[in-house]
Amino acid sequence: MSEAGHNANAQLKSIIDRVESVETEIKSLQTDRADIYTEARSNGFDVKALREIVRFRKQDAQKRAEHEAIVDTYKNSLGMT
Amino acid sequence: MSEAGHNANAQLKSIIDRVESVETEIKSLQTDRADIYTEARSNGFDVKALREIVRFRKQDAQKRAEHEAIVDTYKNSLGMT
Amino acid sequence: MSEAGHNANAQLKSIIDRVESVETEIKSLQTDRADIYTEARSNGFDVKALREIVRFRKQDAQKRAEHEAIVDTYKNSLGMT
Amino acid sequence: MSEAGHNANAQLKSIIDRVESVETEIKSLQTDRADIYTEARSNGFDVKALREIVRFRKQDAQKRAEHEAIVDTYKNSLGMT
DNA sequence: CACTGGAAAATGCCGC
DNA sequence: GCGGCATTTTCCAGTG
Repeated sequence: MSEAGHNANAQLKSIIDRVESVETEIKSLQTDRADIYTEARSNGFDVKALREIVRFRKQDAQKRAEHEAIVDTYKNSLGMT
Repeated sequence: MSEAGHNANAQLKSIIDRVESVETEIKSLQTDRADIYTEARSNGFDVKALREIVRFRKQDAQKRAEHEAIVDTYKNSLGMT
Repeated sequence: MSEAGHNANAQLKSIIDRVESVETEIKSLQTDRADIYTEARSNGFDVKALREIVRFRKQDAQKRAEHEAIVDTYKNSLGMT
Repeated sequence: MSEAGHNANAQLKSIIDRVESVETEIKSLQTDRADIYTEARSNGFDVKALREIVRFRKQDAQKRAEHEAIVDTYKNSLGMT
């Protein structure tokens, strides 16, 4: 194989390795998060509600208000008071 | 192969066929739903809000109230007023 | 309410109705699938293994599709369109 | 507020903090991955194809694990434990 | 009844 | 910018 071919090959291998390494770390952290929730449940917390809180806090306040406004409009249209 | 073996084999094939047939129908309906949302978007509706309405209506009122109560409790604990 | 408002209102109701109708059908089919598995179990089949077979077959089909996709990707990369 | 209430409150804060901390790390790693792909693209690689390779390798690993699982299932079905 | 694992929903991203 | 697709998250049923 040519030099160029070899280099591309080595580069490719490096890219895949780095991505897979990062993804391994991500998966590990996802497991950590799951563990936190599991521990919380065993301490009497409602995990579904906890997830909702985290989601809520993550949303930008402005966007959130706009979204709520639209949802309310739809609810009113449908008579869901 | 024995009669019993043959029958089990035929039964197995039948089960898999039926399941896959049902799953094909499910997938088709899921596509239909996606199409409805796409059409709604092109008519100026906010799809994310529509999804939330559908989710909301699906939840049992009792469960929904209990869930909201817990979320509110947590929000208060965290000073999220 | 204005004509436009009324129309939007009717459209909204229609969208929600159609989505909910489709979701009812989906749920019904999901129940059908569960019934097939239950019946299979009562005939001595291992449901977990059956599910795995269905999943494998789906993966194989998907893999074939993905193979086609990657071949196309490479063709495009090489200007072989 | 009661001691118990205070403790629950502190626990709640702790849970949310830990989850948000972990999610921050996850997001950072996801950005790292995106950067790797961006760099790869600037080196002439086809990012879509790279993603497919990573996905294939993940599927292969999973398939191997699933194969083991189904073999175990069959062994158990046959009393070969 | 908690926990894993698998199905479905939702979000986000990348192309055109 | 949006439409399609991939990833991620959420939910739920089965299992021990």
